[in-house]
Amino acid sequence: MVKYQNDPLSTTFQALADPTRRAILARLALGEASVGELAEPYAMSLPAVSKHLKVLEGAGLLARERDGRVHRCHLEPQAMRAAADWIAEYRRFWEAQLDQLARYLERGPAPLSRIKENSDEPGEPET
Amino acid sequence: MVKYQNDPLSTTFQALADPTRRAILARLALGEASVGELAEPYAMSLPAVSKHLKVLEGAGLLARERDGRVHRCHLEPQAMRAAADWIAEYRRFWEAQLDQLARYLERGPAPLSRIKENSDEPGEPET
DNA sequence: CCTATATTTAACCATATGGTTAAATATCAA
DNA sequence: TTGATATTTAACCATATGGTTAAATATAGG
Repeated sequence: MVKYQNDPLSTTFQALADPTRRAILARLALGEASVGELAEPYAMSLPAVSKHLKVLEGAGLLARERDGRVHRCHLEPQAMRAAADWIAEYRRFWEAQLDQLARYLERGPAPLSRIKENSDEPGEPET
Repeated sequence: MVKYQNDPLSTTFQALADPTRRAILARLALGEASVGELAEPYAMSLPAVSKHLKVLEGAGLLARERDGRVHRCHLEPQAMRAAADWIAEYRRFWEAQLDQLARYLERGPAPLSRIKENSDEPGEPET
């Protein structure tokens, strides 16, 4: 019954599944920042942000160098690439389905239902 | 204090943050399948899989058509694209950092430490 | 109508998550 | 040393998550 969420990809996606954390990553894409700087835009407490940072760090998305008492955080690209790669692996499949959808919207419902030639279905706008 | 995890992107990443669910998506990339067929490879109970499917459905990654008593599930590409797009948006940033890393590994630690010319660091294999 | 099959719902449980406040730790600077 | 600043740790809380088993629902087919 015990949950054991250990594989790196799960951990990475989990880390990305929070808007605050994604915003932090977005901020970090502009350049490194201290914990305080990262926390500043948010209503939540510093410890809350600290936890978010630990999650990102645990997922390998972020690393830090301590410079005296200030921790400078920066993006760590590898984990993000792993996530991107997973999605990319299935890209052709869902891409194909998007194409089908596009064709559907373009030509109207399914060739097969076309057999009955004069269907009373409402016409699609010809975008 | 109430958690309210509502934005679609968070929901999608959350859905991807589980190996069983990712495996289900992978299976579905090969073609549509019934709930029973999807559940078959796993040790867990049918209700557990049913819940996973509901999560994927809620994230917009999967849709189903009921065909009598059997629910045929298929990939729903749009949400996946949204996730891919989010990652892609930052691609150039972490790509840049990967380049830095690559250069680092290729040329040995930092130009600045190069000043001392004959370092005793072990040489990198010349891949 | 009866029964088997496909799937979901309900109730429950343990652990994880995301937040809080208060206290601890470490460093800077006077 | 003393105090301010940067950050984490600890303890706590409510809700979410991922699983279970047992029961409910819906359809298929003799």
